[in-house]
Amino acid sequence: MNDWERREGLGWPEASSYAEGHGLDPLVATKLWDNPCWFSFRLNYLALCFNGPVYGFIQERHGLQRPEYVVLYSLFLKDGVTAKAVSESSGFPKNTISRAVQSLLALHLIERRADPADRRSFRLVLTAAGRRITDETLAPMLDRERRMLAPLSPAERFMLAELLAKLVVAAPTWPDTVDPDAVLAEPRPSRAPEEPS
Amino acid sequence: MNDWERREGLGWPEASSYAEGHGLDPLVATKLWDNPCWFSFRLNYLALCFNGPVYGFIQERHGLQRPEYVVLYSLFLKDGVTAKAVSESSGFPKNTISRAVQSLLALHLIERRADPADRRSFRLVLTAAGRRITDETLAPMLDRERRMLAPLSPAERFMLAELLAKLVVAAPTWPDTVDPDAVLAEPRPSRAPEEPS
DNA sequence: TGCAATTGGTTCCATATGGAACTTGACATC
DNA sequence: GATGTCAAGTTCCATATGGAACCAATTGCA
Repeated sequence: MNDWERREGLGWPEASSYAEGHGLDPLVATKLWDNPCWFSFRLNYLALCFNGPVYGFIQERHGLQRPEYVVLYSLFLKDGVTAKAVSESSGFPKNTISRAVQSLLALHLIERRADPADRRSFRLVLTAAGRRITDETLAPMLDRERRMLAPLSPAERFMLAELLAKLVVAAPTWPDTVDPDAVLAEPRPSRAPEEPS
Repeated sequence: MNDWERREGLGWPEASSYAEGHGLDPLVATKLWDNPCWFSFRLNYLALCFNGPVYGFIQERHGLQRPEYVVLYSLFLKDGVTAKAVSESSGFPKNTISRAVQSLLALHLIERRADPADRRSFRLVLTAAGRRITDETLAPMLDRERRMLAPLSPAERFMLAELLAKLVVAAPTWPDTVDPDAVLAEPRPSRAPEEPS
């Protein structure tokens, strides 16, 4: 437990010494327990543990790029959606999604229909071949998640799901740029913000 | 609440209809509440909300690439660490880290000392200039995290930190590849796994 | 009705990225 | 003390990526 974590109201009894004897890389341990930005590290690290294996698998099994599969999976969840929506919901820039859409069209994994309401945009839909791929990859992906979440009890998993969802819901209210003039600790330790009902 | 979430033991009372009236993109809402892979989506989405603004800021303020800053920040947390360690703890491939190290050396933001124990590897250390940059960027980064975590109560933040840490600690036990033959639902709904004491 | 501002999607292009091969040093085994 | 295997870092190169400019359709507004 160091300065930063005290300041953030966190802290870990075992400190970094935990690393040894648990197969945990020492620098990972530091980034985990001795890191003022604990949240973003844990987030990125875990995301990576999912993305690497999963997209690697999809790549070698189906020859699809990550943005391509992102489009496919988005349609799997919600057919008839536009490229713009996929871009915004996935964080990939729109030209990358556009390119992915082109590939998928060429591979006949998706089709697109003109949107009668707006002649600029297209509603994207899965073909049978496209759906076959999402169907086939779903089980391995779910399995990966299940393995990753295995150390948590069902109640803990539920709690985690809730907490993360609460953050995603709040995301639209976040500024899309960082405050360059932020200061380290607020002048007075402000009271904990109330939960907005 | 759909098939998948029921199967996973999750589910959300409000369903996707929540999207409207909360400024939440409908496809985001679907990926949030109607997505068998709820975990990886939430993870990636939130990670993005941090990385985009933060690394964008660092890029334009200090002209540093993301891998470069990752090295810098790693040294900020733990001086004298090797390139290999940075690579493994950050998930960037080692050649990318190698390149980042070269840039940083050229910019005199880090130095490296021969490791007496192993003449192949180098211990990387921050220079004063390097430390100045990490010091200057820390506040905006922390501020970003604070804003992102603002919707949670202190107790919830603590809970979230604990849950994510538990997962990171378990990461070394995960297979580094996905199971291509995984099946969708286990034959019988297996009992919830006990918490390993 | 006409003009400016915006938006969905594409194209262009410079470059950041990561796989694979390579170099040099460590280490095990005989 | 030679020899084969492995590990840290670097180099090479093909390509995936994203910013910026662009096109066409839409919307807002006077």
